[in-house]
Amino acid sequence: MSDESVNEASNASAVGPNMQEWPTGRLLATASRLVEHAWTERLDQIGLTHAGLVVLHLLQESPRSQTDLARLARVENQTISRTLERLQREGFVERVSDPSDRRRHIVSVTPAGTDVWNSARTLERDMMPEVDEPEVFRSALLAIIASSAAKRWEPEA
Amino acid sequence: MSDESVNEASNASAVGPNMQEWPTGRLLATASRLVEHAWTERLDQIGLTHAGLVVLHLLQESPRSQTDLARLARVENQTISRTLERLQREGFVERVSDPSDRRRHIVSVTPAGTDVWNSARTLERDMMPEVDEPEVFRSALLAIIASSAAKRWEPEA
DNA sequence: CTCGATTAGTCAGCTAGCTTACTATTCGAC
DNA sequence: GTCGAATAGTAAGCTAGCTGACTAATCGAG
Repeated sequence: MSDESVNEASNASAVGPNMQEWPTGRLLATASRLVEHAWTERLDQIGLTHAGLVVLHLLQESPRSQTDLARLARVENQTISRTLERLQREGFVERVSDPSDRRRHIVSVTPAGTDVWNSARTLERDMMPEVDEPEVFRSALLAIIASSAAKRWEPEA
Repeated sequence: MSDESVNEASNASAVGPNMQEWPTGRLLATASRLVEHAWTERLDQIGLTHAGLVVLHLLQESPRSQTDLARLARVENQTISRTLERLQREGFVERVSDPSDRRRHIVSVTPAGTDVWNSARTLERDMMPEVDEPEVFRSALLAIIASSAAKRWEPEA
């Protein structure tokens, strides 16, 4: 009984409910995109992006090289490169080349970067909708990450 | 110089395990990206992308206008526009303008599009890692989508 | 010392989201 | 009939992932 209709009779019921039959991976992608979209609105009020937020978090602990940042954030080198370019342009991080290895750039957070991080750090939690069994949900996400990331980031376990 | 460190204080524990403390939203984004990455490898062997796969799925039922496709896929109009451009270039869909409303383009799947969909439809399920309580996990995702999408797609409930 | 392999980072080019701004068509009020 | 509002779609320009190809610096084997 699929009352999913064609062009002229496009009814309201055609919109929502079918999503319950979507494959899990597609739900995952959709949920992720929508959540990101929600805090993007907040973040760019303070000059940040989602990708930059992750980097600022990682730099709170200590300065790091770009390769380290990429590995910790689970993205590729080139992606970090551009994210840092933006953060630097905004004055949130500094890059200086490592005197002991001139291939490396040591990235550190600036005072302005620390300020903006302090404004943003709670957002990341506040903007996340609540779910019924948060621990089960988080475990599932961690399991997915572990199994999917195995081929790319395993070597440093 | 064997250490991976910048200022010799960065310990090994800084690498992997810390992810367990990541905010849930960031885990969601990371998991989503990694899963997408996994099947991207498979999909482009048959000339498809993740975005195209969703569209082909939606078109299996019946031809639709671009605005309908965008709404059903939970993306904006412009995004669908380019996705369709690619699918058309590959010969997987056709666009004809609606004779009864020449602003509209009716999008329909071609035989080649149906073929490629049949090759790909199982991938979407097979590539998804298993989780402990799939039903809880799916419910959580649906809840997140519902709450996040409210402002953008609610009007047609 | 030299030369090849490895490592850090960048550049170009692709898809996929998004926003803002635009054209073309249709509809509706007058 | 005309003119303004609403709708369908496109275009440009942004961030963010990715791959593949490149430079520069370091390491290491001979």
